[in-house]
Amino acid sequence: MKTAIEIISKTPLFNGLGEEALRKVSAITVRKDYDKGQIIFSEGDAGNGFYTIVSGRVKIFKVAPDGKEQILHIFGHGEPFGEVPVFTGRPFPATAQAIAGTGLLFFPKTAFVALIHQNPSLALSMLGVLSLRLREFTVQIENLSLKEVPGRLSSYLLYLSDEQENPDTVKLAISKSQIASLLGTIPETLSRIFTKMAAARLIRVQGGDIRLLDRCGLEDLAENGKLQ
Amino acid sequence: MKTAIEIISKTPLFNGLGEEALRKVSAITVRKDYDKGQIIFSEGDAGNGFYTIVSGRVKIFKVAPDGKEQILHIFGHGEPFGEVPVFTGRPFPATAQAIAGTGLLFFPKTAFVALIHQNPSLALSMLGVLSLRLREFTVQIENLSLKEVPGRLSSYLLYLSDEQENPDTVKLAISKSQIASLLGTIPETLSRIFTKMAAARLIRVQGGDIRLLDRCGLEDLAENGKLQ
DNA sequence: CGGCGTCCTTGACTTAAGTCAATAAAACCC
DNA sequence: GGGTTTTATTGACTTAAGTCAAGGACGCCG
Repeated sequence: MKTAIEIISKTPLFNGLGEEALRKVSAITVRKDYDKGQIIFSEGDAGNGFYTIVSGRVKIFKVAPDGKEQILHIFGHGEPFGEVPVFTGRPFPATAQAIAGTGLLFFPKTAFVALIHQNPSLALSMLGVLSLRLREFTVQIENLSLKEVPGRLSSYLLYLSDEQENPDTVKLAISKSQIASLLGTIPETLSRIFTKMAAARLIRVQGGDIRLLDRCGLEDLAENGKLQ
Repeated sequence: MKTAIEIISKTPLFNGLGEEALRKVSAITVRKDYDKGQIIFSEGDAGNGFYTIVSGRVKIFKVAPDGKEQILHIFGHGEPFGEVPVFTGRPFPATAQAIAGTGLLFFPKTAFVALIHQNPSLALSMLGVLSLRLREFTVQIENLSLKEVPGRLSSYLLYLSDEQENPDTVKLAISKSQIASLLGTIPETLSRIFTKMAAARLIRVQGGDIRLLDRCGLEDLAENGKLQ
């Protein structure tokens, strides 16, 4: 297992910190490990620190009383999460669950806030992280409110294509029911939309591999939000 | 018109700053005024600073190609907005429009970032503001994805009741079509839901005044997301 | 290799909410 | 105050997406 300082120095949040600052940051961290399926924190819990992901994968989600889930984020290597309670003093607004065996670094609130006082560029990094996340949320709200499911799926596929730097094939890293929950729908509907989009020669579905047959068509659908 | 320092000293974002720091902050501000309906910035514009509201009211929203709007926030006195480009270097993710005659203070990016370097507690304040906004967005996503329109309207009315500190009557400060856009629906649907909720003896609608007849019923509806 | 469980798909049906259109009610403005 | 514009309501209809239920594919483990 790598040391905390090795991990931190490769985490975007701590880019631009000097050797000395990195040492101080790593000194306050606590390593925590979770099995697949384990809950890291629940909506409503008080938070006394935040986390960054060393390995594995974490989903952040809300649940309706009827059990339907809405995924807010899926985070992977290097990404921080659970910061809201650190800066608001209010409880976690959502639940975090490991969706694979996961290693985390935990940053206790008081120690981290003290570091910010000594090191304003750490604050600016964190402001950047939170601002970017606000930006992502505006996109998610736009998708939920202004686009139908085919439009949301198109955006998601194009986003994956960008992320995976592959213009014509994307691999779905999470199960289709998790994708449904991320897109604000249910597995049955998502399955039907995959079929429809394949029939419209926009994509070809082979299990978890999706070929993007008509990027322009997908972009159009993602933009306009409606099929046809 | 009040001086910038008077205004700033009453803005929550700058609470906890000393006399000296307040003077420095106020020194970098620029006063800007907008007429009702005027666009302050548009989605995609580069931002070189953020704003706080001195007087009036601003809506932040996204528009679909077909013209449907989704309101993300409605901000009033003392509230900051437009921070995302300051900390990410990316363009505005949404559009801001004055929905009344509005006076703003503008904080240029570079000067503000310099102030943060001198004054880490300003950074912590800003982190608090952004974190709170993330929290609000998770609620909005939950509402859009997991609740039907009656549930969203109930939450909204209860939220207004809290804000106005009046347990049995709320005043709608914005038009019903703006509320529709805030709740992710259209005026026709909202109008029907008002009628249904009145028929279910949950509320009584008298123009822009809503009497909350059955708080428990409303809470239940807001919680469960479904009528009946 | 075979059986079990999870995930995915498909079909028939229901329903919440959107569309289009017409009217009613407010707000606005000389 | 009357006429104009915006905003709100109501009705008839359409549609996207959810529900319920059944069957199929796939991977996993003994």
